[in-house]
Amino acid sequence: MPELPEVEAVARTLRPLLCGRRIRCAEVLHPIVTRPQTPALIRELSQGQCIEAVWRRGKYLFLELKRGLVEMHFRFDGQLLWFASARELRARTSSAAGLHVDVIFELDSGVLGFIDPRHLGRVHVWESAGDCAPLSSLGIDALSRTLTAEALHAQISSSKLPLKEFLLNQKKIAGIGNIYSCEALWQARLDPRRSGNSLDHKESGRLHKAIVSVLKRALECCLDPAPDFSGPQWWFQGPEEILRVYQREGLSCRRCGGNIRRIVQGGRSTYCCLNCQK
DNA sequence: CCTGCTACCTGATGGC
DNA sequence: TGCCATCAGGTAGCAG
Repeated sequence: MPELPEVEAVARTLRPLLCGRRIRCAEVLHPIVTRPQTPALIRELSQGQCIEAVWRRGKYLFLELKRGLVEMHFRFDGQLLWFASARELRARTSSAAGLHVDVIFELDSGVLGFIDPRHLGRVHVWESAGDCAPLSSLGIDALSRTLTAEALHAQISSSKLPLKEFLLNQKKIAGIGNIYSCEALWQARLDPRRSGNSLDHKESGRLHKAIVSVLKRALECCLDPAPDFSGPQWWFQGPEEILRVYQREGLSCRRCGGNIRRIVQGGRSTYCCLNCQK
């Protein structure tokens, strides 16, 4: 379920653990998460290689190898776990311990496990960043300095999409998911149903400010406490406290006291206060 | 090219 | 208690 702030926190925390390490062995236990790539391809492109950098674009996490890269996407339930050794991993993932690991990267020191009981998350390998199709289709990263108020206005004012669907579209702006799109629209006091091209400069400026502040605040929460990759329960503790509308259907708006509603847009739940979001 | 719909998966939850 | 329908913080692939 991670959006940009969660993945960014993972990238920053993982970086010192992984950079400079060599992938001694890559093992795919559930090939469904690497589809359509085969376990053999994963091994071939990653085994024996040094991890030179760890970075994020949108909600994707990348391990940059000496040659090529590993791409991970967590979708709803994917997570990473860190084990001190292969022995610890086996103990924790035995049928009794019950941890469900899909892909294992055994390093020269430590073991990284990709887990996803629902198998919607993905792990892929590429010979170069240019081969990674999802990466090249992403829009401007939501926390990139190049996403200025002007850049957002140019994009949004040329889109007929409802604001909520615009924000969820990774080809427009990358990294925002259902939670933080609801939060940003609430903070900007904008009705999620309005179309992008109906915003004037003042309104898109408010939305820009709201996006940046919501994501930065969430990132701070995600970094303190930082993920420790020790168990499947670490990922969503912090940010829940900062939510202003998400999942508050029927409760009163923290700004105007109006009734928070849940509406459906593009098949997803949108939470909003139609009294003060205009 | 864009847009809208569906498939992909499994586990948790709530109504009856 | 059991059963079934619904829902979940996302994206790719397809048809039109």
